[in-house]
Amino acid sequence: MANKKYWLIKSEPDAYSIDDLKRDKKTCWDGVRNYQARNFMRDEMKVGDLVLYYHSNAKPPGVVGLARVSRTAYPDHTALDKKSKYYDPRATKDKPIWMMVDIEFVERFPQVISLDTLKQTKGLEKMRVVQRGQRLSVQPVEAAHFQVIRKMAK
DNA sequence: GCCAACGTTGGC
DNA sequence: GCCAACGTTGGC
Repeated sequence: MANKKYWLIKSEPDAYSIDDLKRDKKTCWDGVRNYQARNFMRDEMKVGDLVLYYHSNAKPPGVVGLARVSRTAYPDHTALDKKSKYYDPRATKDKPIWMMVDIEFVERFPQVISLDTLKQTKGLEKMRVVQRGQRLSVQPVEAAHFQVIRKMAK
């Protein structure tokens, strides 16, 4: 597939871990409430794109596995659900504001590639996730960075 | 639990 | 449209 992109998505393992994804096989990536992250999902994520799964607020934080985009962006229904913690009163059916994609489980790495390891790895110095103050929960990953990490996973 | 970094909100 | 105040993220 031409122009395949690579991504990194963050999740707190207490909320939804790679093991949860493995169990469910696929999930809708709801609850993203950041415009930049939403735009990446809405405008650039394509079916088949590979996604590094990152555990934030974990011990240690790091990349724990691989997922794949299985459905392009569609409205995030949790924004319309008053009972959801992701409810956004500004969202309507016509203007849902927030979008989500579906992702499916690919693999769980045999060991976590910790943030600390990523920071120490040559070639990854420019990777977004190792930059200070980088909070985006959905971010693009350069192909070269992706390949380095994939090799490290073995 | 702390707090730096960052995004969003809202008064002006 | 500026920017201070506030809320959230996420490493430590």
